Amino acid sequence: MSNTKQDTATRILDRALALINTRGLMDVGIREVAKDLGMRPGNVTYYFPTKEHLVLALMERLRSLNASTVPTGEVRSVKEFLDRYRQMFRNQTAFVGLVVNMVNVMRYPSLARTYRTIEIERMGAITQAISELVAQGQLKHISDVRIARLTSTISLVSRFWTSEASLHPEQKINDAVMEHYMRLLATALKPVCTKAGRKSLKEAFAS
Amino acid sequence: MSNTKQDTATRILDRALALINTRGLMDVGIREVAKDLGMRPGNVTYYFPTKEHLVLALMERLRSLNASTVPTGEVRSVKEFLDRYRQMFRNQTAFVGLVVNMVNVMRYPSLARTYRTIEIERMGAITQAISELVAQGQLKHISDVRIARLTSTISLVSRFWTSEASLHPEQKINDAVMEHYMRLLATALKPVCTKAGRKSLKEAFAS
DNA sequence: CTTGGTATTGGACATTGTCCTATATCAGCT
DNA sequence: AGCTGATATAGGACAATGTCCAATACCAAG
Repeated sequence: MSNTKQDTATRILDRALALINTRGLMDVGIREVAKDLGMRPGNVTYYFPTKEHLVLALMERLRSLNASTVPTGEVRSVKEFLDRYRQMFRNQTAFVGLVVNMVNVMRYPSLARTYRTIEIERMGAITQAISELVAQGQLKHISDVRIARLTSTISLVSRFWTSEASLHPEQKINDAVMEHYMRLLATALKPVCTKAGRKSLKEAFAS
Repeated sequence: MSNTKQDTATRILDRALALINTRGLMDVGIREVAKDLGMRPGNVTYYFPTKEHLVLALMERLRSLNASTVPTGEVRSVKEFLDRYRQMFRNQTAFVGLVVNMVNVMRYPSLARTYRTIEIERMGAITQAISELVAQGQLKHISDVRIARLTSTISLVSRFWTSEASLHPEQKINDAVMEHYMRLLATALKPVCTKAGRKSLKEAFAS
């Protein structure tokens, strides 16, 4: 074989993600991933010494996917803001097996450590975006307390919508479900929108 | 010993809940619970054949706690509505080890089956409460779609606030944190409140 | 004081994550 | 070509876990 280390590691991650997305993080073992790839469990641990390393690598993939697909820089309109979240939502569906289980993923010490800072930045980014939208005349001037609450709501919805959806197993996660939770974000924003903001918000849902 | 079956089963549940609340569902094993009670693991499985049975019993406890502490019947004001949720929030903190991990709890087939119906009732109860508040002149008349979205937001926040809080490990879950998430519920309600509704909402937070 | 059900022990089993040593494979050098 | 060192894979071990089962202890009723 001409498999380089990179190749095999990638194949392991691909297969592991696919299995985790269908069967769930807790029900997918190293042995199952290995078997599916026609290799021995010991070989998987050669590339990823522990399951924690594997999950960490997958989360890094999600982070990198977000970095490459979600625009950064100043947010100029409510539509832009929501479009960024729509892209993040899409990315989350590709890693749904991990994202639904965020609470357990974060129990891995290395992930908790790594994402402690990311977490703070995440909240900070939302708060900043809201400030920018206020400056742009898209949102009304509101108190810091209300900004904090809006931030918290957006954070909670955007992080746990897949978990909530997973509790209604009769409906698979698809674009319609995703749009439903996008609407919840919009609903949270709407009361603090200016007239211009409301117009932009409407455009975010013009199919 | 004069331990009856009921006694020992209760002691097992008490200990298991305490351990799960501090160390998390996935990190607490039958052996640990048994050891803490000075008995053998096999004896725990005598009362609860599988971990699933144990978790099922604990969830039944939570359900029963809610049944005995959260008023039922028609909701007459926004304050009443929020007070019910405040009580549910309190109850959730007593079972936080399970509630933060709802996604995994529901992976147990028997729990998924049992709570499928409870889940539907839960959503239905929120929707009905909103209708009642509209009838009471506490909330504005809003479309079914908006009712559905409000229901979804309330459901999501009230189910996953502990999970969100657990991702900020620097702050332990306490009354202040609980009130923060209560405020998120209130913020979701406020835009659809009538004048009377807003007054009642304010009373819900008068310490 | 026997008896029958309840409670508890002690140990087995399969499965899991992890680890370690031996072997295979292959690229680069002479 | 043949050696060599690093990389890759196999094979099997280990401890811990959930689960199960047979043997024993206990205890209340007859």
